[in-house]
Amino acid sequence: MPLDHDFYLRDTAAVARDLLGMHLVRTLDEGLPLIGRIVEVEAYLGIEDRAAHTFGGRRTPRVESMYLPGGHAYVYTLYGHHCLNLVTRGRDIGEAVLVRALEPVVAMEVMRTRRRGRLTRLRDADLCSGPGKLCQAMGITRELDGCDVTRLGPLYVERPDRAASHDVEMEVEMVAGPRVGVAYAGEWAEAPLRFYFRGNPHVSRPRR
DNA sequence: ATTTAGATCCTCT
DNA sequence: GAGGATCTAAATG
Repeated sequence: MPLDHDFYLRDTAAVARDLLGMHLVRTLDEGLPLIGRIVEVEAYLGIEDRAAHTFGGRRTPRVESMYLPGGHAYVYTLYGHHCLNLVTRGRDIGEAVLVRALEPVVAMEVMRTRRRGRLTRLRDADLCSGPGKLCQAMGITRELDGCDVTRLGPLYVERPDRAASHDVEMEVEMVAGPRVGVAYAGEWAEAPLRFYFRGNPHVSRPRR
């Protein structure tokens, strides 16, 4: 069952942390659902956060879905790629969590064929190790912008069963650090709003 | 109508 | 680690 609205209607950094280890499920018209385990996220804190698209209360057509209530998707395009966010808190707040990396769990070979680039040399850990890459691999486009991820639809998030959640069970260390690619955001660039599993090879940057 | 900037990716040193 | 590819929304004239 998908995580319900209550999960998302909370402090954004807390939602971000709690998303680590959850399964992102993408159902397509054909074939099995694609499933990836969330291993890296970033929190974007709305109108006060210089790095957020909603900074200063900016309200353009592109960011409109970021003002939806928690539990909706905000998908935007950047440099010809797509990026997936999960909206948090209440309607008109404008906060969200960027999903930055997944560990493939189900239908990895389908993900591989969806990825462009040098496919023959693509390692498993390169399939979903970045916000644009995971959208390529999972077939996430602007068609999914604004979609309700708390329903059993084309895209949702669920808690894995006990057997699959061994990192959390085994207390793999969860790390917080500065967000990626937001150097323009002044003091906000350094805020520890990026969360990931230490040592996980599917995270988008070299671990340490 | 044109320019700019950006929550990126890939290939090559 | 650097540089180019690539695309669009938003800002600017």
